[in-house]
Amino acid sequence: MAKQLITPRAQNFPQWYQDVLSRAPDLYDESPVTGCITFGPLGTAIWEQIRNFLDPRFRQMGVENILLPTLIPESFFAREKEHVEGFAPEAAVVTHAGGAKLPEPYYVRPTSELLFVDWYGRGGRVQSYRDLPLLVNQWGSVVRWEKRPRAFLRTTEFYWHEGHCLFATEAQCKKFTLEILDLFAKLCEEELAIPVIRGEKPSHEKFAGANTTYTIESMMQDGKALQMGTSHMLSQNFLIGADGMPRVSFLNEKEERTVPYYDSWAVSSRLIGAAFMTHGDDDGIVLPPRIAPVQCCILPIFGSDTAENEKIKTAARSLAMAIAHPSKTSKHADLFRLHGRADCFEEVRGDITMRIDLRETRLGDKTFHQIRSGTPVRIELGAKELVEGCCVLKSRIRSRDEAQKVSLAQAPAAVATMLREDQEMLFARAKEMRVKNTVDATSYDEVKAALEAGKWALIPWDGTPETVRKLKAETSGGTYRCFAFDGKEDAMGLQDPVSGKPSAFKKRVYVAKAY
RNA sequence: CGGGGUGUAGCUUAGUUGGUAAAGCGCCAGGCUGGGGGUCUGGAGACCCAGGGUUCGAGUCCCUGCACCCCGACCA
Repeated sequence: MAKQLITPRAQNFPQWYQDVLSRAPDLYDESPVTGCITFGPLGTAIWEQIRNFLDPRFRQMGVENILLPTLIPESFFAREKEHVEGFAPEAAVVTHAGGAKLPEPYYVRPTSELLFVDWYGRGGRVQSYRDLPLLVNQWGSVVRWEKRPRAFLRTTEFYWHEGHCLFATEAQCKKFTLEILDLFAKLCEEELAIPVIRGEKPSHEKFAGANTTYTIESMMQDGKALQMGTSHMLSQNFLIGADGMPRVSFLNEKEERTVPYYDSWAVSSRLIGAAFMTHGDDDGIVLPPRIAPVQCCILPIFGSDTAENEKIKTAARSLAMAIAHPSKTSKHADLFRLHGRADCFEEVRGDITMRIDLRETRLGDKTFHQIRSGTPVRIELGAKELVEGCCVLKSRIRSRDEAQKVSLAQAPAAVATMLREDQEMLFARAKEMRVKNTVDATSYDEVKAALEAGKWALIPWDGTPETVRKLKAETSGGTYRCFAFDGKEDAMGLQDPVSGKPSAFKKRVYVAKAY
């Protein structure tokens, strides 16, 4: 039967990626705009999960949200040479509005440093050291006219947040910049179950305009590296104009006029694609339990006896409520019905978000629907279970032989346990993948072999741009990812295997092909 | 932006030497069913990516666009 098949990962990874995304119900659609996708209900819900994790934590760190315009006057770019070189080629520009040509074009924001700096300077917001730190963030989207879009991973318009903060001292700025990177790493590792390397970008890979870029990097299932998020030390860049005059300054405790230190940091909707590339299998996407918008779906099994079916429905509903609200302390939300074609789905949001698939189709249909959706746990509940007062639990990531039959009373605890264990299993599996596929290479042949085989290599580097170009050219796209924070400082005196010259750094650098 | 490829129903595709379209899945109605995409019957659904050309006649041949995919260069 010409079922909608998925190309196996081993056969063609990019095609597999396309396939699993398009087979996931309600995840996304192509859009009428080049390089842009529409986030469907599922894709949007995943992004909201990410946002729901980060936003309250930003707040706890003292960061407040603001909203700046989508458009930036062209002249703002003109005065930041390095910045404009970085972004002008990929900027979308608005030249007409209100039925006439604009006197000055506007850029659709590719990032908002220039608007944040403008805002800092307004209303006497920053006059004294007492006004600092100034911690703000914006949730929104940006547009970058990238040459090669991939759904979620790199789209022309993408969703993100951008935090932009000012500090009185460089030390405070650096501390905060790193704290944010830790939060990003926590999001990736604990919520998305994606292990990351925390580190510092080599200078040629850093954000144009940053003094230092800190990064978290992870390995996808094909061995390619993906930059998961960045936190930049901008220092005093952007804050001092081309004329040497500060755009923002304050009086410190010693009554000296001082320019603050600036950082910016972001993660984007790319993380959604990263989760698919990290955890997906040949059956479809796999959502880590803690980020899954629906963690468990009950699949009632109906027969031809209408009265019996009603009993099963009733049991499914009370089971969903019991699992969603395992304790009295959880907020007692009620079941609600989804609209349209999803009319046969009911959902309840509590400690665990539950869904019930009440469609009168076969179990196989319902099962595949949830497999393709990446839902972590399924519960089968039919006439047999009703008699025994039990249900059957199945995990998205375990073989079907590992189905667990549990009593209805034990189900809430069993589901919670399964979700927790699966979350850990996904993380462990991804971490093992990275560890297995990272090599300490001492010869150039080893480096080339590693990159050819889709692995990462950890090597001493002479720090020259020639070597960067050489590696890239001779390994079909090897790039310098980062110096890991926890990397051993054993590189001094060692030889760069690519150039044969001595290492310029204490630490070795990760090289890998990358998205 | 370079190199390669593909555009036919919601999806996957067939369409011979040019004669205005076919199937599977999905969808709708119903029957038998029901524990990992079951089955039977009946139905709805496509101006064959767009615009030019050649021709009595173009899904099919030619040109030009556009979109998407793959491989590069650029990037969260």
